[in-house]
Amino acid sequence: MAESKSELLLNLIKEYITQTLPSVSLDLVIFGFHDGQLKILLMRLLHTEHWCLPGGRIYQEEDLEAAAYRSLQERTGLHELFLQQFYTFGDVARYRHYTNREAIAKLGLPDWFTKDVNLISRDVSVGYYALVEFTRASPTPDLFADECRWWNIDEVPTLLFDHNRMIQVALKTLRRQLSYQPIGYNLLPDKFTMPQLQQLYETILGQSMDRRNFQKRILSYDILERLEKLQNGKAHKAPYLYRFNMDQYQKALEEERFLF
Amino acid sequence: MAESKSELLLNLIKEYITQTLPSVSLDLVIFGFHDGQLKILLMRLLHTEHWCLPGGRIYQEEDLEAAAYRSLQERTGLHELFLQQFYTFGDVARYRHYTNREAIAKLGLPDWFTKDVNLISRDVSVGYYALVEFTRASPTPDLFADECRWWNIDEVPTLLFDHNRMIQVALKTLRRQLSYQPIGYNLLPDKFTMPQLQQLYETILGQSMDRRNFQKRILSYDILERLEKLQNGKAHKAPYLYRFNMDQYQKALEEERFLF
DNA sequence: TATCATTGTGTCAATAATACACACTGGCGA
DNA sequence: TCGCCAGTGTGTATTATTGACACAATGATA
Repeated sequence: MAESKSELLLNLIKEYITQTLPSVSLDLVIFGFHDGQLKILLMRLLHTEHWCLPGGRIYQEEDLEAAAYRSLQERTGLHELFLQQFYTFGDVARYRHYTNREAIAKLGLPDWFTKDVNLISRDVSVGYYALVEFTRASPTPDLFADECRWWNIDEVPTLLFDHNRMIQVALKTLRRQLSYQPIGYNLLPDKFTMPQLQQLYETILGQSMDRRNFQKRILSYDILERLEKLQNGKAHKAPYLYRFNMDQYQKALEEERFLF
Repeated sequence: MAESKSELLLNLIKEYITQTLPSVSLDLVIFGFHDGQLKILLMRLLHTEHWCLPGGRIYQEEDLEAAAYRSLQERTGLHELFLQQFYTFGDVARYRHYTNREAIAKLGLPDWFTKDVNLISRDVSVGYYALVEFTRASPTPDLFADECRWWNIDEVPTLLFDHNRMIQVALKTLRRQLSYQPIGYNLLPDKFTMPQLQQLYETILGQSMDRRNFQKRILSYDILERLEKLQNGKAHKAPYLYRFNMDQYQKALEEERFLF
């Protein structure tokens, strides 16, 4: 019994060698927040007018998460950010259905490349989303892109591949995450006002909330420290500034007991 | 400017070709429920005493999710099951730290295999968990395993690779999922009693609940149909049987408004 | 026919979520 | 300089949700 199994095994191994497994890469949905708008970092593919999400490869000796952090830093110049894996996309059709092959052709690559090397061959992509303080990021295109810039989330054009769907899934995950974890650090400046924080929540969740109830709720979680009043020269009462108490914030992150 | 970028690009491509990307596979955490115990399907590696999670490969022309369903069916004989991707594991060290290389050596493979072919080389693994009706499943080992059977979740031994951690993450995800989606179909027989359903919830969540409140809550979601009373010959009042109303159940799954 | 294990069911208290209004500040323009 | 306006700060009453809790009914068994 064991012998015939071993033979089968060897055959399987041969098949395994000749027919390689799909390889894996990653894509980034980088969220920023500015002017009451949720924004996403997109890249314009070299020599084309086609936009897509920034991606990344994983080196042979590199942890998956490290590769995501590295790619994120390469695109934004920032590190120590909130980064979260949200889904792994592995439909064969995610290229066939979504790709614009003419766009790829326009990349100006030698013919043998697109045909043989299969830069765009089937692979599986791990999706990460990141929260980034808009004003601190410096969007930087990679070698496959001409341009890298922020887009308002409701103005995102049709993207290459399955990247529009990726954004949808990332946003859904972000919204759910918001219901059991605090979010805001990395999306806001160090010091911020309560209305700013509320606007962030409203923007992410896509609904407005009562000012008083929002404040009561957030303060009850004990993750904020109230600072001096902001002197902003605006024609109204000066709001208080707050900042996150990182000890409490971290604790809340780990406990996952933050209900919204 | 564009020229130098193209040169850089070509160099990158050469590097890309020579240094292949990590490949991807999948692992399954298959949950079953029996006798008030949550169980997991494990395999014993060929010619060893080492246990691990069932895994699977993804064919070049196969969707990731289809590969997971196929692998699940190969292990349990069942299809149309609840299957959910939960996390993708990509630490380089997940083999180095966790593997028992002697165990691999005992597989009885030719020397060149373990050295050159790198069956156990670094790869990224997509984790799926499944919910399976214990009594309907027929655990079946694959070619790499001698044995495949259920283990109580609190008796799972130290597994190969990072598979213990995978189980932890799967369980955590399952518990969270329970809080915004109904679960039970696929883990229970078609008809079941309220105490059975409650026991399932208590087992998964690891805490006991008040009988009356549990019933009130579950019934309020309108996903159950009450049937005739069970005639079981037990020395007590006969409980009602229930079954899931699949229309409502599906609706609840999609709405994700099931709060526990 | 008494006992025991198990089931079915309702009410009340506590807690959490929601709705809601008025007073204060500070710049600006009449 | 005075009223106005936009934007802020704060508390309470109402409603909905959650959690605690006890006793009667069933049906086999001794």
